[in-house]
Order: sequence, then structure tokens, then C-alpha cells
Amino acid sequence: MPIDRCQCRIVHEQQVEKARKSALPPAEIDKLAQFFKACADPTRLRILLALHQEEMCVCDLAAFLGVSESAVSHQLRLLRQMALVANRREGPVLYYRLTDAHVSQLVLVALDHIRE
Amino acid sequence: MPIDRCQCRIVHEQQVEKARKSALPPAEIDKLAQFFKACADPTRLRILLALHQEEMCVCDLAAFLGVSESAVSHQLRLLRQMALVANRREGPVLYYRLTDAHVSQLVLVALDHIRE
DNA sequence: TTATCATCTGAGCAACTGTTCACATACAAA
DNA sequence: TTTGTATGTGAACAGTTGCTCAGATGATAA
Repeated sequence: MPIDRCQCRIVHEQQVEKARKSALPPAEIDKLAQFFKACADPTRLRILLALHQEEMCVCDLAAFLGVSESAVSHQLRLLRQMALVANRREGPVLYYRLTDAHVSQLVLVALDHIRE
Repeated sequence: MPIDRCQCRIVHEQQVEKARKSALPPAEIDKLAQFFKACADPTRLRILLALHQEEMCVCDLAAFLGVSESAVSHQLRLLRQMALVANRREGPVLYYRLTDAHVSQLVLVALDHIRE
């Protein structure tokens, strides 16, 4: 049985078909990519790691990160849209926290990898 | 004891200091960000998920993804540099595989999050 | 109301990213 | 060697990203 070498140069038709069948739907792939993208920036990572310890307000984070409060606000909006952080108002101050433990798990696994 | 409201607008000096002390070193933060960035693209995610099933060559992946072999090669180089994939030569064909199970773990945790 | 603080938002811009194209390289068979 | 196949690489381009700046919004106090 000859290996398929058609004009589109597919060497292993069966494996390609198998990969197609077990693939996640495009919408889920995109969501996954967006989720990882939210973790794929040093500033956002530092925000997430800081909030893993305890909740903080915007100007605390700005002082900690060494960037403008506007920049922090922009990043927090993105993290909010991805449901990674939530906030609570106390007077004029908004306190941000992580919404769940998934991010911490994620970072631990990633640390395992890069420290090898 | 008055709350510290100095010119740099730090509301909670102690929490900021605490975050600073427990922060990861910048080099590690950058590595983490690069690692997540490698997972933060739909094409690369699909490559990683496909290779999680079994090893595939470049033109298999190109056929599966519906993009040029050049594009696949570029993405594979990036994944190789991040030590996420490795290859093995068999004649003219290079077969790519995942280097370890960290990526699979990562994707599972991420899926848990986005499916909630 | 006015004034102030904390935060948010839109515009604009430099830097980065993912793709295609064209060509280069590496291996195998004749 | 020559030819063909599989993959790699650099240039170029559109699209995206993260920042700063200026101004807007919301809450509080006088």
C-alpha cells in the first residue's frame, strides 16, 4: 500500500484525518489562545502573581509595577474581560482579586517547565 | 495611624512591599511570559494539540492546519526554541513531537477555566 | 455646588507578531 | 553529478499590542 503523495503533499493522510477528528472546535481554540495571551505579558503576569497573595487597589499595583495607573487600568480591564480578576468597591477605591485558582495552577505548571 | 498617601499615591505601603518581596525575579517572569506567549496563538495551539496525539511531519501539519508549510516551519522554530517540541529525522522527513507533558497539563487547566 | 481623589477610557504611536513570497538548504535517488 | 522532495530562512506587509497622554467618569467631602 503506497504512501499517499498527492499534489497537496500530504505524506500521512490517516494521521492528518485523525488529528482533524480529535481537534477542538475553532471557537474553543480561540478562547484558549486568548486565555494564554492574557498570561503572556510580563506586566499582566506580575499583576496576577501579586493578586495571588492578596487583593490590591490600582495605585498599589501601579507602585508595585513601576508603571502608570492608566497602564494598570488598561491591563486590568483586559484581565476582567477574560474573567481572570474581579473587583470590589470600597468608597472611591477598587480592590482587585483573582477570580479563581486556575491561574495559580497554570503558573506552577509553567514554572516546572522553564526551571527544568 | 493614618494611611500613607504620599506624592506617589501609594495607598497601602505594606502590601506593596509584601508583593515586592515575594515577587519572582524579572528573568523568570520574562521566561514565563515567553512560555505563555508560545501557547497564545491559535495556530501554535493546534500544532501542540495535534502533536499531543502523535508525532507529525511539517507537511502533515500544514495540511491539517490549512496554512503554508513555511508558516508551519516558522511556528515550529519558535516552539523548538521554547523547548516545547523536538524533532527526529527519517530520511528527508522531520517528525515533530512534544518534549514533555507540561503543555498537555497546561491546556487541561486552561480548558477547565474557559469551560466554566 | 465645587474640589479632590481614584479610576477609567479613547486616541495616537512605536514595537511586535503571523503570514506569504521567494529563495536557500539538506537529504535521497538516479 | 543532476533532479526532486522536505524543510528552513529572510524580507516585507498588514494586523495587533502595550504604553503614554489628555480628558472623562464616579465617589466623597466641604
